[in-house]
Amino acid sequence: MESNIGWLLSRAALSWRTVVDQHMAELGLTQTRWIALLHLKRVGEGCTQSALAANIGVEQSSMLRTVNQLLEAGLIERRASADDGRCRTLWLTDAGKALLVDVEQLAFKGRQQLLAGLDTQQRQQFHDLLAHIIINAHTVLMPEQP
Amino acid sequence: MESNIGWLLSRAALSWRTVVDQHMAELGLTQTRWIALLHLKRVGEGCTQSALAANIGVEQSSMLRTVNQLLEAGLIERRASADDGRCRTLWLTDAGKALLVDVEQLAFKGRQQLLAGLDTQQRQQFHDLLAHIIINAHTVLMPEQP
DNA sequence: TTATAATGCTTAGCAAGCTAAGTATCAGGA
DNA sequence: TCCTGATACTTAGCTTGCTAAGCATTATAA
Repeated sequence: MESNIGWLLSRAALSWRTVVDQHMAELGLTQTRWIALLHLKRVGEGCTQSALAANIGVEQSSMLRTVNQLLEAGLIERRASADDGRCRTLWLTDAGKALLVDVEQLAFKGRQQLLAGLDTQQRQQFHDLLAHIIINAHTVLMPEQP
Repeated sequence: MESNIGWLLSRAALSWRTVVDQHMAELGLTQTRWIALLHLKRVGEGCTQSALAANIGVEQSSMLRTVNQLLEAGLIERRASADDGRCRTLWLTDAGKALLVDVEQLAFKGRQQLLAGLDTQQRQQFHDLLAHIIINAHTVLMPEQP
């Protein structure tokens, strides 16, 4: 009964996002937004919007919308780059840094709920299977390219 | 490194849909639309919109949009129900039935590409893991309910 | 040096999920 | 019988992914 794996995959992703969003709602965040915050911290403050987009794996135009939302919420700042007139660099505000502590805690909690009942080996398998699918898709969509 | 499983899940689902949509584009369909067609055939022609929505697992309002698109494309028909004045029943047109043959073939092709390199056991594991996540999410979102 | 290409950001609009609220119809109990 | 609640459909608007097209700036090549 593998004919509906694609549909299950869609529903699982949507379910996951819904659970996480429910937790993060108390912080005024959605999955997309807290993931952007977390990656900004990981990539390093002062990075450009395009670098952040590439790191997360979304298009610049998608990133821009999220960045604007975080700006509006006062969680990050955008400054012109001294080196390159095209770039705008991104920085966490104090509020953004403070919120990240709660974000990581809630993200952990949600993850534990969603992976409940799966042992370490199964979680690793799941991770590897997802990565495999993504690579396969990339191969189909971008033939003969790095 | 399980901290980004949620993100991998989102990306895998999106990648899957992108590949499938690329194949179905030549038929003028998206994943959402061909899945609706397929389920209409499975559930049985003459079913109501809400029955179809429930079977696929989306909200009625989401279903309605898809149904309207399929109506406009001439692939299905909508008729008033004789039994219940609230209901509208759905039927495949000849064009819709004919298209389903190609749909199933392309869906199979895409699935094989996306699951390439995974043996039967791994596919079964993947299926079960996805189902497990969905059940966990359901438990979190709907506590104490069937 | 100047024309062309590439890069970074932005804007606009589509897709498909959702919730919330509104209308029409049906079913059940006082 | 009639009122109330449930059900089916619809409408409107949010989210966040995408592509396409535009502008400004930088890099490259002739």
